[in-house]
Amino acid sequence: MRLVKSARQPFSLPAVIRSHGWVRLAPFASDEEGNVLERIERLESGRVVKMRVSAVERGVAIEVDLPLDASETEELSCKARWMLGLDQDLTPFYARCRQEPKLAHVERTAQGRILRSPTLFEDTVKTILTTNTAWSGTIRMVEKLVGRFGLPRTSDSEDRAFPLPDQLADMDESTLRREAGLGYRAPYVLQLARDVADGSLDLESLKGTEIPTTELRSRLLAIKGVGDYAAANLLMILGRYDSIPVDSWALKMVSREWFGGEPVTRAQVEEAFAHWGEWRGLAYWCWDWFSQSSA
DNA sequence: GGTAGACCTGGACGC
DNA sequence: GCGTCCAGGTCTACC
Repeated sequence: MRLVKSARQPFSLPAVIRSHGWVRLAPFASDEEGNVLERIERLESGRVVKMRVSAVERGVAIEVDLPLDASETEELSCKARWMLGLDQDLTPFYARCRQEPKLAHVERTAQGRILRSPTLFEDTVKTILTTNTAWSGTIRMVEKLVGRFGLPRTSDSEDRAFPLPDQLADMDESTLRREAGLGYRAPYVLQLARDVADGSLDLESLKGTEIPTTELRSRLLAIKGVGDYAAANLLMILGRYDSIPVDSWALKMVSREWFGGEPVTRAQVEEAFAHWGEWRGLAYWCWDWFSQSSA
């Protein structure tokens, strides 16, 4: 089965796929060139499908390995629109980028969209698993989490979807520590899964909310395991770009760019992009750290 | 509000 | 092969 979806222009599927490392986290996958996105997805009907997204003129084509009924088709379309940000309008950001040599490439290459998981639950779990570990550790933890607890596509398939909150909520902490290698993060993921599963935390409602960013940030920070960096990362995913996910890499890049390699603080990273206002997180995200031209 | 130490794992390094 | 050290954010206790 094949669906075709249009995207607000400018749009580049490879730019979304390469927007950050999410594509390397199961159940996402891509081809070597980063031009095609694959994902194992569990639908509300209970069926698990393999989707393959490729670029077509002014949008994307989504191929699914099974025929879908009308509601499944609608569900998959909605998920694809969210994951790829097909409706996102970055016109004001692009207008500002034209004035900044270090961001001159952004509009031409249609950068700015960030690959997202279909649910904020999945993105929150993955964000927690990026903290206090090397990227290779994040990949390993997510692989184990999906490989051990995800729903298989078929009974004899190794392809698995991301575990649902209620699946993880039924686990015990020591199983998550041991079998998924989550270490001290296991109680955070478990509590998150249980709160989402029992309805006390409605993460999905945050996707379209119009509450102020400061309030949204407070709600994210109330999740155990989510600190300043993780909250800023999730705000970016939610399309709120007025904070910067400051990690060790950000400190290093800003130090090199403006402080001659001297150690910098989190506040100095924020300050370096303060004039970008509501776009500061995206300006940081898309910044060309490696060209010689001065900002 | 700021700071120190603990948390857990894998990789790098020295022996 | 083994032991030690370090990097990576967040939480908690304490000042």
